[in-house]
Amino acid sequence: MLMAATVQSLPMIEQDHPCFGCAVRELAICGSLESAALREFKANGPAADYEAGETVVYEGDRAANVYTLTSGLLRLSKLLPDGRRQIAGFLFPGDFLGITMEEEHAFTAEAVASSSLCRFPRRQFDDFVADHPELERRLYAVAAHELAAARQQLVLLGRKTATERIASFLLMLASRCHSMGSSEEIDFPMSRADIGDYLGLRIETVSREITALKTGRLIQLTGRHSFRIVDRDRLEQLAEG
Amino acid sequence: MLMAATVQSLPMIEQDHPCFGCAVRELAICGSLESAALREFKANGPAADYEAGETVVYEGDRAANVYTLTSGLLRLSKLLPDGRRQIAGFLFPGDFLGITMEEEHAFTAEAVASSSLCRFPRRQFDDFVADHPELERRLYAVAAHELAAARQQLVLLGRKTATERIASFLLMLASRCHSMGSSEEIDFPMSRADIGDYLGLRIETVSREITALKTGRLIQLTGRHSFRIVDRDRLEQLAEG
DNA sequence: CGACGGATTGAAGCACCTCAACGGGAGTGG
DNA sequence: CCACTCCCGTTGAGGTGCTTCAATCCGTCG
Repeated sequence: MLMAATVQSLPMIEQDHPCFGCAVRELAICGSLESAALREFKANGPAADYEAGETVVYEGDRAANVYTLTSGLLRLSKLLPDGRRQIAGFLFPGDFLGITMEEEHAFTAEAVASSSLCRFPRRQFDDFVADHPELERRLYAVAAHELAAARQQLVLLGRKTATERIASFLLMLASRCHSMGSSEEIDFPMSRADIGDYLGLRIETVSREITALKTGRLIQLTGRHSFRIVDRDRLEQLAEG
Repeated sequence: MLMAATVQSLPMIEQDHPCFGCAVRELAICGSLESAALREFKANGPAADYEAGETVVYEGDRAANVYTLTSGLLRLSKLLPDGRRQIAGFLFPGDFLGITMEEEHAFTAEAVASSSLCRFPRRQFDDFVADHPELERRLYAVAAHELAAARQQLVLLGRKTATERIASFLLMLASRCHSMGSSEEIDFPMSRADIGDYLGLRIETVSREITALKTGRLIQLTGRHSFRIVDRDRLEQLAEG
């Protein structure tokens, strides 16, 4: 019954629809479009694939395209002149890349793992959005959500300790990569360097803090890029300071 | 001629219009509405005044209203359980308060200096926006801009040194409080504590760094809450690392 | 005048960084 | 199959930039 309700809330599409079978349709902005409009939309957005490490857009590039991530993981980052790097966020499947009214991308987007995207020419995308208020609405909701997330990250970077940052990060992973479930195994493809650049820490500190959480039996490491939450309560307590 | 062009780009309003003489109309989202729509809009948004230190909205409050700041200065902040505070941003005249699709405000908004706002019931505001695509567009632009600013602040908090943070902050003040002009005096009403909580530093560090910039002849302190940029080039160099 | 709050200055401590060595899994080549 | 290398992650020891604690200064207000 619950599942039926979920499905019911989505516009139905046909088996021959180009978006039929898309795993992230309901998550992505596409989810706000009904079948015919979605078909027209998708006609402008062919797939584009990137291997881990490849760059999707460079900071400073003209923002000629916008994207929807269908699978994989991207990082949004910025480099200071001397090489210091800050990752402003990760994009998960269903996330939208290209929230801006500026001419240029403000951040570099790179594939952390091999990723697939739907790529839309910005011009056509804008025109299409102008004709579809429901899409405009959805875009605003996405922007508002991203803004809240970025501001939450400001609290982490400005005021939390290394331990609190790592705990917050692991909980974020748990909520984004998974459908809850307390003791499930959580995979994350990003390196310790990526984690450090996201949390404003050095890789050595990331490593030490993760080890400490493992030693304290808050988490269990099931691999270098996967873990299990053992004591969610204590982890949440830690994360909030 | 230049002025005429600027005025021309704005929808004209009449002398008896409730928004006639509003100093921030062109800056605020209101700037996207033509006279009649703006009149209808303003009918739902009476003025509300707050003294320095008063709270406009509390984190966790139901988001029953949205606001446009017409004068003064607000801070958006969040408190950790043990009292640590992070300021996510400042709102200047013309800025919009209430970018969210959530039911509750994620941040507390307080007046740094005595401030005036136009207050709109959220429900009516949403309805009005739904009827005015140009306003929806403008809201999206505002959200995208705020998102870019927040992400830029992530770089500052995650990777910049205390000196670089202060330099960046002073330049931000210069660009937001003023119409450029190199050696103008810049006033800022926020306390050292506010600055520290915005930059992820303690007030002692803020004080020391400001003193250092003064000693190094990069800036000149003209009062406890005002300064002048002496060497903008070096200040910008510092700010970028 | 004294008291108060915000800002500055000084001295000592510590959380995280830096530098350096080591470990372990994946790929390669014999 | 083992030997080798490379890359990434872990661990250790020492350094440092910012914090913490504390005293002083200064403008405002009663």
